[in-house]
Amino acid sequence: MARINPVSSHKRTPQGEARAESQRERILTAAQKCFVEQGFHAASMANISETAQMSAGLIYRYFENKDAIILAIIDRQLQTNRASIALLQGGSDLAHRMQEYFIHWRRGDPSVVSPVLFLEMSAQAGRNQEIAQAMADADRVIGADFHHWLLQTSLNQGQVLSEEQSLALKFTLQCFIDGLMVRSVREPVLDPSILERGIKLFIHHLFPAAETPKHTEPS
Amino acid sequence: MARINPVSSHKRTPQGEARAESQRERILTAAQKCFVEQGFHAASMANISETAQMSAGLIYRYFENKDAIILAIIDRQLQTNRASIALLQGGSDLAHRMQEYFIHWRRGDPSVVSPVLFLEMSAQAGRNQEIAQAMADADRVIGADFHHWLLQTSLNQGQVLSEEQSLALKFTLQCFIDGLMVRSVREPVLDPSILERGIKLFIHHLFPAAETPKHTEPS
DNA sequence: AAAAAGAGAATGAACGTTCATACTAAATAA
DNA sequence: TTATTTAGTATGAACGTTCATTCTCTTTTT
Repeated sequence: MARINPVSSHKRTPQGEARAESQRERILTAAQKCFVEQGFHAASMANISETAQMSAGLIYRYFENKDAIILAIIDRQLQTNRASIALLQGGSDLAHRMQEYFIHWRRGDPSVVSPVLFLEMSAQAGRNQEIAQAMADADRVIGADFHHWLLQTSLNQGQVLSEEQSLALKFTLQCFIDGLMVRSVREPVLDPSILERGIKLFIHHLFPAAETPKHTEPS
Repeated sequence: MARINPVSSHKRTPQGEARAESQRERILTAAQKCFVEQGFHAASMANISETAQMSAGLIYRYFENKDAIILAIIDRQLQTNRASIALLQGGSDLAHRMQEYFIHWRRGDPSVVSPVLFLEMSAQAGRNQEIAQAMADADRVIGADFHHWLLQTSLNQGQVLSEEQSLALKFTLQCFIDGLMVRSVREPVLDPSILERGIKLFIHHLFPAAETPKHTEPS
C-alpha cells in the first residue's frame, strides 16, 4: 500500500490547490460509489474515471495509484464512523439512535459509514498490516471515547464502574454495533418492530443508564 | 455467477469419480487458503493452482470457472457455520463456548467458519443477488433453530416467551455473534479476561436460562 | 507565451480460460 | 509374457481480454 497524501510532484498556486482539492473530492466520491458497488479490487480505474467523468490518466495527477485511493477511502470511512459513534453518546435515547443508524446504513446514506465498505475494510485488515493499523488506531480512539462516556454516565446514576467492568461493557457494545452493521447488510427485510425490540433488549439490560426516556416497556 | 456443482462434461468410472472428488477437495482447500489470504478477487487461478500443486488448466476439469469455486467455498462456509451455531445450543455454558469460538476464529481453525471469509461473503451479499440469497437461506435456517431453542430453554425455566420477544432475542443474539466475528478479526490483542467478562455480561443479562453453571459473578 | 490541466491512446503485465499435447495405467491383442 | 491400443488425467504454453499506469499531445488558464 502507498501513502494517503495526494501526489506532491506538481507545484500549484493557492487557487490551483483549491481546485486540486475539489478534484480529489470528485475522485473519492466516485471511487466510493464504485467500491461499494463492486469492491476494492473488482472496481477498475476505468470504472472510477467514468463515474467521476474524467479521463483515467487524469486521476494519476491527483493520486499516486489505486492503493492510495483505497487508503483514502478507508481513512474517510473511519473518520465518518468515529463522528457517528460520537453522536451516539450525545443524548439519552441510545436505543432510538441505534435504530436510526441501522436505517441509514440500509439506505447507503453517505453521511454515515457504508456497512459494505466496513465489511470489506475489516476483511482487508485481516491481511494488510497498514489497514489493520489504521483500523486499530480508529478503534482505540472510539474505545477511549466510550470508556470515558461509560464512566461518566454510570457516575451520573450513582453507580461506580470498575476499570475492568467498563472495558468489558465497552467490548460488548462494540460487538453489538459491529453486529448491527453486519445485519444491516444481510437482513433483506427486517420487521422494524423486531429491530426496535432487539436493540432495546440489549440497551435496557446492559445500559440502564442510557435508557430510553419514555414508555419503558415491561421486561 | 455459475452453478456450484462440478463440471459434468467428463465421463468417469466409479473409482474415477472418487478420485475426482478428492481432486475437488484438494482444489477447494487450496482456494480457501488463497481466498483467506488475498480475497476472492485478488487471489488468482495461478495462485490457487500453485497452492493445490497442480497445473492451472487442470482445475477446469473439476470446476467450470473461478466463480463456481467461490460459490462452492461460500456454500461450505455456510454449512460449517450452521454446524458451529448448532453446537452452541447444545449444553448449558453458552458464554464459555462463545469464548472458545472466538479463539478458534482467531486461529483460523478450519473446523469453524473463517471470519475473514465471512466478512467478505457478507460484503459480496450486498452486491451479488445469488450470494445474498444463499446467505439469507442459511440465516433463515439458523434463525429457526435459535427460535426453537429459545422457546425450549425459556420453557424449561418456567418462563413464557412471546413470539415477538423470541424473535427480538434471536436478532440480538445474531448481532452479538456477528459482532464477535468482526471483533475476532479487528482486535489484534484482546485481554482474555475482558473477552470473558464482555461475553458473560451479554449472556447473563439476556440469556439467564443459558447461564454458566458455576461461580456466577455478581452484577 | 508559459504553465498547468486534461484527454485518451499506448504499454506491458496479469488475468481467466482454452487447447494441443504428453503422460499413465489399465485393457486388449499378439 | 510382451506389444498395442485406449481413455482418462495432467501439463503448460498460448489466447484474447482487461487491468493499472504512463506517455504524448491538446486545451485551458494565468
